[in-house]
Amino acid sequence: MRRTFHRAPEAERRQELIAATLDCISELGLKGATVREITARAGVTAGLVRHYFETKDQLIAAAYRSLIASLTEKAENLTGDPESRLRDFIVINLTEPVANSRSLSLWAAFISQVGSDPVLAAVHREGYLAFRDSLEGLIADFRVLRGLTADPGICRAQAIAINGLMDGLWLEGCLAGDLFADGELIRIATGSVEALLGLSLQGAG
Amino acid sequence: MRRTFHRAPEAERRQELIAATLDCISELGLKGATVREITARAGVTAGLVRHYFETKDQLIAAAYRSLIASLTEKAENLTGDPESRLRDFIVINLTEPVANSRSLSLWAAFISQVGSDPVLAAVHREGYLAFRDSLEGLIADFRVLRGLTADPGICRAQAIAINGLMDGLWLEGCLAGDLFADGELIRIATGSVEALLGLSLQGAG
DNA sequence: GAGGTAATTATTCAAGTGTACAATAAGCAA
DNA sequence: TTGCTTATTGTACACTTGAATAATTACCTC
Repeated sequence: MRRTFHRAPEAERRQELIAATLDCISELGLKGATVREITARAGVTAGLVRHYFETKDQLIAAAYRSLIASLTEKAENLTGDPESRLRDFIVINLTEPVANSRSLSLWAAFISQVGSDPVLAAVHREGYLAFRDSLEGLIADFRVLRGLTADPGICRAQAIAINGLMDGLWLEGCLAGDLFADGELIRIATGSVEALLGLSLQGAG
Repeated sequence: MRRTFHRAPEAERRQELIAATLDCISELGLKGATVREITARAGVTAGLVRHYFETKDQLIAAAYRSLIASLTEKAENLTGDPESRLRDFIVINLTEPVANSRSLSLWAAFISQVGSDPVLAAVHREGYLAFRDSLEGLIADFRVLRGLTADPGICRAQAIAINGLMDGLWLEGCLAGDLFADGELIRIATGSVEALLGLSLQGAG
């Protein structure tokens, strides 16, 4: 007797498959994300993948797009004045759900393939540049607020430095969050961004 | 007729297998590092892996140890006064062979497994803490040289921030080195480290 | 040179891989 | 209810995987 099943709406089932894929990758790595393991976690059988994705690689690429969106959407939709946006930017990127070991595992798994997989490389660069551009705009706005020039060369250099700092602290936090006291990373990040900008962030720490 | 072969010294053949493993991982990812592909690149047949390593996983772990050593040994054997050591630290970590897309692919492939593989996790944390401790010592030395206190709390916070900054800039350089002009990352890093330390690095660009 | 040791090859095996495809049943429309 | 569409299942296939093992040959010692 064949097992009973539920017919799900297309968008919903696609999303379930993508979520199961990310679960597999974070727990078992890319090589553990087999069609059988993915579909088992999604509660369906292996054949169904081909109904929603032309190939397994396309499912993987869709999962990467989904991950990038979840890691960047909060930081790209900030509201308020430039100063509070900058403070929120720091906090969001160094606290859950952006900063945890699962995010790092996923991010690293895909990054390791970006150099050799053109499809993933395209997905990556698109998301990366958008992220850095939004940070550069944020810095320019903040400088203007404090009466400084928004000189493109300066903004670019500061965006590169602060982007690097935030990436690195995010890494440290994900890899060994237990080595830091509560709020320590955010305090260090805030002080460092102030030092790099040469400006103080009122209301911080 | 059986193919001719060369009997290599144990250390040499082990090293060849490890090198071939890293090549596979950097070009094809962890899932592309199969026993057959690795041994083909090393110029031997698949069965030989079992003669040098009890299991494939042990070969992978050995490759990870080798990678960490190649990424950190130069920065941990600096000589000279604290200031030139700090400048060398910046340059070494942002130029070849530490900073290139191959290093990043390899590093990311292993990092993605650190969360789920206890053996790799141990290898990782050992290397990471040694690296950060040496940076913290370097910062303390430099502060003393400039007549400042070597207060542990301050040194720790500055080490975390500078470690994060360097990690992040290394990442950016590896991922998209073509987006930066010659020496741009080093200039940004030097200026940022000065800002974070509140001290200037004489003789720096 | 001769003989022994063990590094290396070649072959085999069971388990797991992505994909193709026919069979089936869930849900909708009438 | 009846019939239709198609989402989903179950099975099969060709191929790859890591590992085990027997057969061979390179190299060292004497």
